Amino acid sequence: MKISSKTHYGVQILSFLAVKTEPVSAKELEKCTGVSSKYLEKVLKILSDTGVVTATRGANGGYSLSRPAEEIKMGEVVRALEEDNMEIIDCVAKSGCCCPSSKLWKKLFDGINEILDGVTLRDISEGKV
Amino acid sequence: MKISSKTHYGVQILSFLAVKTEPVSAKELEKCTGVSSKYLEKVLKILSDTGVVTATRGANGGYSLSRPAEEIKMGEVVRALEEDNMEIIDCVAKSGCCCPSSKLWKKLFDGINEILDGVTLRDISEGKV
DNA sequence: GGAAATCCTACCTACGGGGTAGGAATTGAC
DNA sequence: GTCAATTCCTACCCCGTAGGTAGGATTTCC
Repeated sequence: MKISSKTHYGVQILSFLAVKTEPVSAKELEKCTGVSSKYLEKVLKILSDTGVVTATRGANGGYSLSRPAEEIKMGEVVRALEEDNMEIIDCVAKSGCCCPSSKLWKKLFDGINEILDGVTLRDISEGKV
Repeated sequence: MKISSKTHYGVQILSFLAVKTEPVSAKELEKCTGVSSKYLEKVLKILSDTGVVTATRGANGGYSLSRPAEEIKMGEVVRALEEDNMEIIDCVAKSGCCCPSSKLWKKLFDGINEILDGVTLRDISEGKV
């Protein structure tokens, strides 16, 4: 029950991109966040694969949002960055087992996704959430 | 964003205790769960320190609920078992920093706690949740 | 062609979750 | 009072993985 720093960085980066129109390079993002550009590249690759961010290679390239910020749900972002850690607890996911607690975990993760899907990147970049 | 197996075991154990009146030993719990009694002891110690479970030492001892199951909120249980991993992301908790995403994490963890506090052990042991 | 960027692959390291082991302290039963 | 059953305490180990680094291959603009 913890947010990974990868996810944390990811959201920071996105809220930065949300106020830019031109592509921003990993090096520039390193300056604002203090996180090494090499590591940010990894985070950005995930966001790019998910389709949240568009990467432009070559000179004058960088990263920019693929969609307007109000169309980017944080659920999509967090699920991508947390990779397979947003699944219900393993026993349920894998074996379909139905231990006494499985309903609780399902309810919990449904709730988490609902919360995150109710917030857009615009909400964050405007400080609303 | 994952439930630890400690928490998972903890809830399983509790829902077992919820239908027992006499104290149940760690060895017996090992039989039902398949988890080593030594490890369960650790889990049970946490639950006992939290005041959810009462431990009785000596012969015929074991563990039993300290309160009726309907008075045990799952939030209390999960927060205890996940220890300090239920806090908002570190930067906020420690330095009181206020990065663009901090409100999101606060909203998220508030929501998680609200969900968990809305479910009692009785709900689980009766299969309602 | 060269500079500026992303992409790809590989590697390293520290930490904590998960688990084991052994014995000390407590308690009920006979 | 002794014995067996239990929890409590301390220490230790293993290992997966989050987090980060490094170096070069590839793409693109000027």
